[in-house]
Amino acid sequence: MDWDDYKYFSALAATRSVRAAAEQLEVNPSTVSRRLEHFEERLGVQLFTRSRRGLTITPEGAEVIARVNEIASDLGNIEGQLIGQDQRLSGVVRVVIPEVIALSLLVKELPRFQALYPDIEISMVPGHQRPNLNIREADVLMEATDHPAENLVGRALSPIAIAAYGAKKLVERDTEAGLVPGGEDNVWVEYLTDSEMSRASRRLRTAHAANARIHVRTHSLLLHVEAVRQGVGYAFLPCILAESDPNLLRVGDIPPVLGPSMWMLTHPDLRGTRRVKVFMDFVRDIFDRRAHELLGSEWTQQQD
Amino acid sequence: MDWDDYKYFSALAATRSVRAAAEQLEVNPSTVSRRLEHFEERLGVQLFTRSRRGLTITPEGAEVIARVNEIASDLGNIEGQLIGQDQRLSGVVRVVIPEVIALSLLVKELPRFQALYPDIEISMVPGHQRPNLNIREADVLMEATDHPAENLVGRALSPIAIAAYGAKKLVERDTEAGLVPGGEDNVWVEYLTDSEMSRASRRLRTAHAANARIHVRTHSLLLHVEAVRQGVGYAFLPCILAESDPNLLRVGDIPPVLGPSMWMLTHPDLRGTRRVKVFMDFVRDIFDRRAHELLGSEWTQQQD
DNA sequence: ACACTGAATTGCTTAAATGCAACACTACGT
DNA sequence: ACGTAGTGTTGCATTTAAGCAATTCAGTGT
Repeated sequence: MDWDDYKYFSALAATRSVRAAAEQLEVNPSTVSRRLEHFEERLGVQLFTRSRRGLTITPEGAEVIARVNEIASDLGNIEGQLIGQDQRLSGVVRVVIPEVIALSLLVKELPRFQALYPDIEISMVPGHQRPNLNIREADVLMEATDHPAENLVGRALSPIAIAAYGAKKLVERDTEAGLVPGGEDNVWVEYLTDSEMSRASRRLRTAHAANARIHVRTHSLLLHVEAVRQGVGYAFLPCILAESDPNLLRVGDIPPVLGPSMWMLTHPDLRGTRRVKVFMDFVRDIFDRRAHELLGSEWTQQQD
Repeated sequence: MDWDDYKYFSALAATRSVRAAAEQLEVNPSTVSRRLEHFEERLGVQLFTRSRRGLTITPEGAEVIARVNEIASDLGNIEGQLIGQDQRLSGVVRVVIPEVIALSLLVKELPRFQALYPDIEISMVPGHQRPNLNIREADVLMEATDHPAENLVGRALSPIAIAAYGAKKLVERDTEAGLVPGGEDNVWVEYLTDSEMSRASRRLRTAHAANARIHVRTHSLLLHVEAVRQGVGYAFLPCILAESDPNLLRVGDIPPVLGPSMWMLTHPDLRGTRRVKVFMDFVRDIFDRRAHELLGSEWTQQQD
C-alpha cells in the first residue's frame, strides 16, 4: 500500500488534469500518468475516465475523494506543526515582498544577515500575486495593508508615512517658472494597482491636486518611484522610500500622512521555526531603525 | 512532501523498532532506517531517540502520532472500499482455513476452480492463528464456531454433525474381545486446542465415556483424525470428515450431534470484490452438496 | 480540408530508492 | 568475563521510479 498514490489521486481530482496535477506536485506529467495507471491497476478500479481533454472522476473515485482531500489537509497540518519545531539555523526562508521594499531596504542588509546566519538561504519573490501560506507556498508575507489575512500571524512593522515628492531638478525648474512645486499646475505621475498603497497615494493626490495633469501612469511602484526620480512629475511616495534619496525633495507644505501599515506575516505553525523567527526579527530590526530615523522618538515599536 | 514518510512513521511508532516496522511494512530494515533519517532531516525535527535497544518517540513525535494513526486507519478503510469494487476475475484470494477442512474437502475441488477461473490464485494458510481481516491480512476466514467475529460478514455453511468413530479393525477387535465399541472400556484419543470443535468433541466424549482411557492426545485435528484412522482409539469426529473414509465406522448407537457451525467470513468491503465472491460461492456449493449427502433433504441451506 | 493547440502517453536515459549482507554496538545470560 | 541475541547502521549491487523529449490523438479555428 502506497500512501503517495493518494497524494496523486487528490491532486488529480482537484485539477482534473495530468499536467496540472504534475505542476502542483512539481513532478513530470509522465510520473503522474504512470502512477495513476499503477494505482488503478493495483486497486482493480478505474478512478478516472481519461479523455483527450482532461480527466473525469468515476463514481467509484468520487465516493472517496472527499475523505482523501480531508486526509491531504490533515497531513498538511501535521507536517506544518512538525516543521514549526525546526530549530535549525539552516534551510530556505521564502519571502513574498513588494519589490520596491526589498530593493530599497532589505537587499542592502542581506550581507549582514548572511554573515549572521550563513546556512540560511533567503528566497525572495516579488509580491504581485498573493501566495497561499496555508499550503506553505511561502514562509513569510510582507505587504502594506490595513487588513492583514486573518489566518496568519505577525505584526505591523511600522506605519508608512506618505508625502509628496519631486526630483530636485524638477522642483528647481518649476520654482523658476513661478509654479508652486507639488501644486495643481504641475505634472504628476501615478501608479495604479489594487494595493492599498496605490489607493492611499491616489487619494492624497486627488485631495491636494485634483486637476493636475497626469503624465505617466504605471502599474509598478518600482517604475513609479524611478519616474519621480527622473523628474517626470510629482507623486505621493512612502517616506521610507523617498527620504533616503538625496535627489528627491519633499514638496509643498503638505505634512506626511500615515498610510497603511507594513505587515510581516507568517503561518502560525512557523512561529516556532527558528530560521523564520531570526529572519523576521532581522527585518523588524531594520524597520524599527528606519522608523526611528524618520519619525524620531514620537513613534516606538510596540513589543509583540 | 512524501505521504509515505508518515506510513513509516506510524509503523515505527506502533512497533518502536526498525526491524519490526520493516516486517510490518514488508521491506528491508535498512529502508526503514534510511527513510526515517531522511524524514527527520526534511522536517528538521527528531521524531525518535534511537537507542541500541529500540526507538523511543520524542515529545514532538508523540504530539502528532495519534492523528497520523487515525489517517493510517482512514486510508486503510478507503483502500478497502476501493478494492471492494474490483470486478476482475484475477488476482489472489488468501484463505485462512483449518488444515483438515482444506485437506478433506477443498483441495480436491481446486482443479475445478482453477478451470473455471484460471487467473485467480488461491493462497491457503492453516488457520492456527487468527488473522486480522481488518488490515487485510487475509481475504476469507473459515472457522468452526458459534460466535463468528462481529465485524465480519459471511454465513454459516452448514452445522457440523459430530459422532463417535473408530477404525474398522479396532471395532472388529473390540467386538471379538466382548467390548462395546465406543464405550467406557475402550481406548480413546483426544485433541486439545482452544477451538470450539475441540471443546465440543471433548464434551461429548466426557458425556459418553467419562472414565475411558485416553491413549493419545494431540494438538492438531489433522493428526487426531489420522490417529483414529490408524486404530489408536475412538473419538468424536465431525461426520463431514469421517463419513468419506470407508475405514472409519460410526460406533455405538450414539446419534450424531450438531456441533458448532462452519463459518466462512470476509471483510464487509470485500463483499463486492468479484474474485472473493466467486470463491466463496464455490466453497459454499461444496459444503451444500456435502451437507445434502450427509443429512439428506432435512437440512437446506438458507440463502444469504 | 488543414494546420494548430493542448491533452495524455511512450521510449530511452538518468537518478533514486531498495535489498542484501556484513557490521558495530548494547544488554543479558551463563 | 565472555559469548550470544538482539538492536540499528553502512557499502555495494540491483531494481525501481523519475525526468526528458518525442509521439499520438482529439478538438478547434482558419
